[in-house]
Amino acid sequence: MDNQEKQSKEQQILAAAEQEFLTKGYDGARTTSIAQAAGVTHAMLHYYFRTKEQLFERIVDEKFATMSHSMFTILDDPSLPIVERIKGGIAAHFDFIAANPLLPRFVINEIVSRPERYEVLYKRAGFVVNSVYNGLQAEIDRAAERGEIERVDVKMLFISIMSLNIFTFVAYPFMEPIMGELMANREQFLAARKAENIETILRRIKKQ
Amino acid sequence: MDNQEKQSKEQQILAAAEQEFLTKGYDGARTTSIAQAAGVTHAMLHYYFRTKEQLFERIVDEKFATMSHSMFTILDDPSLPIVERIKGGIAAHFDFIAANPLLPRFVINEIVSRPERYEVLYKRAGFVVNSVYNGLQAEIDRAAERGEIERVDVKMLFISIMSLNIFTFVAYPFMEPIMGELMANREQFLAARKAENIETILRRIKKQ
DNA sequence: CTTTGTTCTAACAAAATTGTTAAACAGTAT
DNA sequence: ATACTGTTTAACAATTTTGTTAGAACAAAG
Repeated sequence: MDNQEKQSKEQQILAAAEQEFLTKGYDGARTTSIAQAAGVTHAMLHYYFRTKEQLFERIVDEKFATMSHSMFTILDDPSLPIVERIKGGIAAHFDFIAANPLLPRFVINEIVSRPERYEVLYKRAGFVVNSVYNGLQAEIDRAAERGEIERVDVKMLFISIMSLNIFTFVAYPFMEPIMGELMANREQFLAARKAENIETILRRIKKQ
Repeated sequence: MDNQEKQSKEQQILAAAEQEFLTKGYDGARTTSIAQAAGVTHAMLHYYFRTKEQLFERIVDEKFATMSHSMFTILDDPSLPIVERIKGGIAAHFDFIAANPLLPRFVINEIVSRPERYEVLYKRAGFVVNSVYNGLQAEIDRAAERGEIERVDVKMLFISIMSLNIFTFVAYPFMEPIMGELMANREQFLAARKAENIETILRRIKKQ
């Protein structure tokens, strides 16, 4: 058996499936279309992954892990002073989403259309997030007492950061055609948008 | 012919279709399921709307109009001073999305999955948005020259406002389970979130 | 060269989903 | 009453999509 070839077929199918599922969602994806894009017969797809459902789960598992990882990039380097840390965290998160622009919409759509499925996953995530945020809240509170920044709710701050960073990519296809020159050059716009998001959040925590 | 009854059947189907399409999207929606939810046979659905496609278009047309309308609520009352106007605009937009929480995700998903379809619609929207924003940009520039606010790009500001307001609802099902007590009471959270969004934007334009 | 296990193909099967039609039905006007 | 109109039902048809299977082709090992 040629291990290279076998690997490659499976990988080809997975790559095609990822593209199809991320853009069209589970319902819109077609196993025949995935097989075609991967350059194999649709019987092969079933041979390797048995069902559409199982193939989908392979993608979902990876994407949920990636999404969850992306949220922790907001925490960034704990050794830096708080303002620098937040600044770096926003930038890191922005870059992460820029590298995975289809991810948030996919994850959100999944959770909306089949919430039951992810309940277990979520119970755990809740605990982790809570403990991590408690630590950061304490750090922010100390900085606020020293008068370095405004006292803010760290969860609210995180929602704002995620809103600003994620929405840029989720709504990109929606806004690009109506925003004219501002979004004409994607690279340029994303750089400007990243700076704008950082500025917006830093002003939010700035002591006045 | 009983006009009341006829109206009501059509309305029942439309209402059920709206619910189904907004939550599941075109691909996930089933005509039989819509018919069942509306309390009619699926043949009736075809009698009134011929095809799934045509029924969907009825919903899409209305929803796109609503979405476009929602974006103009950000402009709010032109007679107010600029800061008050922006404040009111954010609040109005937030309330609008709160009343139509499924709208943005639906519209964005549609545009991502079938961009060709909305190209024409968009050419026009681009012009309108551009001229409206130019007017507001001039007003902001004047206020900045008077030293009332910071000079900002109005399109960037709009993207930030939409990000903060819309993401709250798009990602609600995603964040609710991991945010603990903060989001335990929906009403309370939304009120806090609205205030937070306004505060964030006002600080962004505040002269320092 | 035969055996063995895996990969692959082509044809088929099953199910789900959308769409159609003929006929029954109800109300209204002639 | 009769003919006419739009509405409704039930059964059916067509298509799409997913999933299965028998066996061919192939590579590796004895």
